Formats: sequence, C-alpha cells, structure tokens
Amino acid sequence: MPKTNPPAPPHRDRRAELLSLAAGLFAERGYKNTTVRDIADAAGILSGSLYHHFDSKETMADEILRTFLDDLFRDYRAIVERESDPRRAFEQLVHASFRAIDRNHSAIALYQNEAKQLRQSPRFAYLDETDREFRDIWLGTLEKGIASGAFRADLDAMMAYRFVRDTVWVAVRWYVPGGKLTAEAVSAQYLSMILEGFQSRE
Amino acid sequence: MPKTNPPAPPHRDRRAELLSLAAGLFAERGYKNTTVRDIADAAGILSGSLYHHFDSKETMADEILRTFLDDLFRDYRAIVERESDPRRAFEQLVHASFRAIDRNHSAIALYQNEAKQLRQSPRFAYLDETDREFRDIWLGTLEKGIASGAFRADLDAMMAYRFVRDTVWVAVRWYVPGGKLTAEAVSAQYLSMILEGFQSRE
DNA sequence: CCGTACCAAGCAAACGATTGGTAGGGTAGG
DNA sequence: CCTACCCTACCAATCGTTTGCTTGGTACGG
Repeated sequence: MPKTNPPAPPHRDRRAELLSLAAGLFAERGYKNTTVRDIADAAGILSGSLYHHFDSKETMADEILRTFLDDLFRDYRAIVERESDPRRAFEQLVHASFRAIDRNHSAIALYQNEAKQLRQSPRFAYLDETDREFRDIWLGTLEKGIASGAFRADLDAMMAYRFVRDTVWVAVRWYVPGGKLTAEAVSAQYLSMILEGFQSRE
Repeated sequence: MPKTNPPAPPHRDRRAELLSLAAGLFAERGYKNTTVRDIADAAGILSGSLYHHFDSKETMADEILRTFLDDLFRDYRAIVERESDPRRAFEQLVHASFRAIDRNHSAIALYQNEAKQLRQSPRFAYLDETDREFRDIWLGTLEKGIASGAFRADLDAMMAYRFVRDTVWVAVRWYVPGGKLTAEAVSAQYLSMILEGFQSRE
C-alpha cells in the first residue's frame, strides 16, 4: 500500500461524537435538565473524563450552536446573494430552513428551546448578532417582495417575518428526520400555505 | 355597611399572588432555572416560607398550568359548540388564542417551553389528554372547513393544524401584553395572512 | 529490534456550591 | 387562644468541576 491515512487529528472524531450525543440529550431533555453525567453515560465513560475533551458543559453547547449556525448562514447568504427575485429567494429560504431542520435537528431544537436563556450569558452574546442578520435576511426579502408586487401590498413586513419565522422553525418540535415526511415535502406544503393561504378561491 | 366580604378563604389572595410571581419567573428563566429562593425573593419572604402555601415547586407549576388550561378550554368549547360555520369558528379560535396569550402570558410561556419535559412526570400526564382535545378542536374545525368548501380542498388538514398551531401559539415569545400591539390587532393580521396568504392577487 | 519517552483517553474519588425540602419556634390580628 | 404567616436553622441530594493517577498505543533513538 502506498499510503494509509491522511494525517487527520485522531481526536476530532471523538469530540464530534461526544458533541452529537450531547446535542441529542440537550434537545430531548433540555440543557439544564441534562447533566454531564448523562452525557458521559451515553458515551460510556465517566463524567470527569468529559473534561479531557471540553473545559465545560457550556463549551459543548457553544460548539453545537456555532457549528449549526455556520452551516445555516452559509446557505442563507448564498441564497440572497445569488437570487435577485424576492419570490424565488423567499421560497429558497424556506426550503433551506427545512433542510437545516432535517440535517441539524438536535442543534436547532437546542437553539429554539434554550437560546433565550443562554443569551443572557456574555459567552453567548454573539446570538444577538446572529438574530440580527437572520432578521435582516428574511425581512429584506419580504420587503423587496412587497415592493416588487410579488407579495400583497397591505402586508406588514415585520409581522409577516415573525409569522413565517415561527411557523417554519418551530416545526423542529414535530418534524422527525428520516420519518415518513421528507423535508422537501413539508417545505412545499408550507410554502403553499404561506403563499396562497387556507381560503379557497372561487 | 351591610356586608363586608364574601366568606373567601383568606389565604387565596396570597396564594394567587405567589403563583403569579412564580409564573413570571418560570416564563422568563425557565422552570429548572428558577429556584424556590428566586420565587421567595420576589415575594419578599424566605424560601422555606413558601412551603406554608405549597408542598412543592412542582405543585406551583401544576396549579399555574391547570388554571390557564381551564380558562382556555372554557373559551374553546364554547366556540365550537356555539358556532356551526367552520370558517367563523376558525376565526374565533384564533382570536381566543391571542386573547389567552394576552391574559395568561406567563402561564402560556411556561406551557410552551416546559410542557415537553414536565409531561414525562406522571403528575403531568393530564397534558396528554389536554393536547388531544386541543388537536381535536382545531383539526375538526379545519376538516369541516375543507369539506364545506370554505378552505382549499387540497389542504392537508394535519399539516394545516400544525402550521396554525405553531404560528399562533409561539407568538407568546414576542408578544408583549400591554404593548403597542393589541391582541386584537395581531389576531386580525394573522388571520389575514393565514387565510389569504402572502401572494398578491392579480 | 528493543527501550525510552510521550500522548490521548479515561478512571476513581472527591470538591464546594446549590438545590428542593423539613422541623420547630415566634408573632400579629381576629 | 387560634390560625395564617413567616423565620431560623438545617438536611440530604445533586450539580459541574478538579485532581492525581493508570492505560494503550505510537514515534523515535540507538
């Protein structure tokens, strides 16, 4: 054999594995309700041994959130930069969000449930900035759509933003990755409800 | 004066006051993050003194949730029994929900954030039944509306239920009772978005 | 091919702080 | 004198975290 393995840091895998376990527990039981012993049990080690990989429980939550947010904003930014038509941009934002829910389910559940409390610690102050960019992207797309005539002129952009943000992202509570409903299917149906409404056309 | 007070149990007031304080803290910081000392501090007493009124922290959460749920279902049941037209029933359900968010803000925040964890304790098993009736009321109204032609025939009732449930109830995260936006105003705008959609009609 | 050195990984045991909860006594108002 | 209410003082359990140490493996010099 010419070569065996790339010189990958050997402990990166274990870190990621532990983070994945922790994210699942945080999402399921809540951050405060999950003890470091729970995480260690799930990993088959003792609680103290976790501190060989992370210097605190907070660090784990931090790393989980950052990884997910990086992922999401990479997608979001690409969409608004690439797509000039606000209606198509809106559709792709919804789609990207459901894809994120599918891929980073635990991290998003953690974010949805605990961000409000975590944000109060200075360590997680970056979440404020994250929220601002998040809002700018959605709100900007909606405002452009209203101005261009794609969306109703009497729409309150801010209210519409909150409306769609809550509907889409809280779906993490019931959506099951790998279940019968694919993220694409849910995304398509949600888009239809948001854009066309419940009312039947005569 | 012919009469002073109804023969109300004299400690009912203090109980209610303490519960209101506890609900506010539970809603703001989360159930697990709020200590009995926090609640006692807010009331100006010591933590041990709380146990003169309640036999546990769990009891407080229990009582807060039950009071709110009784309130809500009284309204919900009255609507579906009184109103036979599904479209009008739907509108009134949305309206009643926002009115509840306005009146029982803390209790609803507590329910939204902690129900999933609390439900796992047998003490809060009744939340499962509550959810069932809640779903039956909304889903039944939506299905009747689809059958009657008031709502789009191609609507997936279950998906529409989740959609509207999440949008409406998660508004508790940003809605501020007594703020600039009244519950009626938000309710009207949300109804317009749900029924007519974002898309502009040509 | 061996011996040495080093390292990631985990164990065993304990730490101080905080948690929900308890026991018993004091006091003010009806 | 009784009762609602609160206080003082404390407890056991659990929490996140630290410490000193052991293990298996890997790289390297001679």
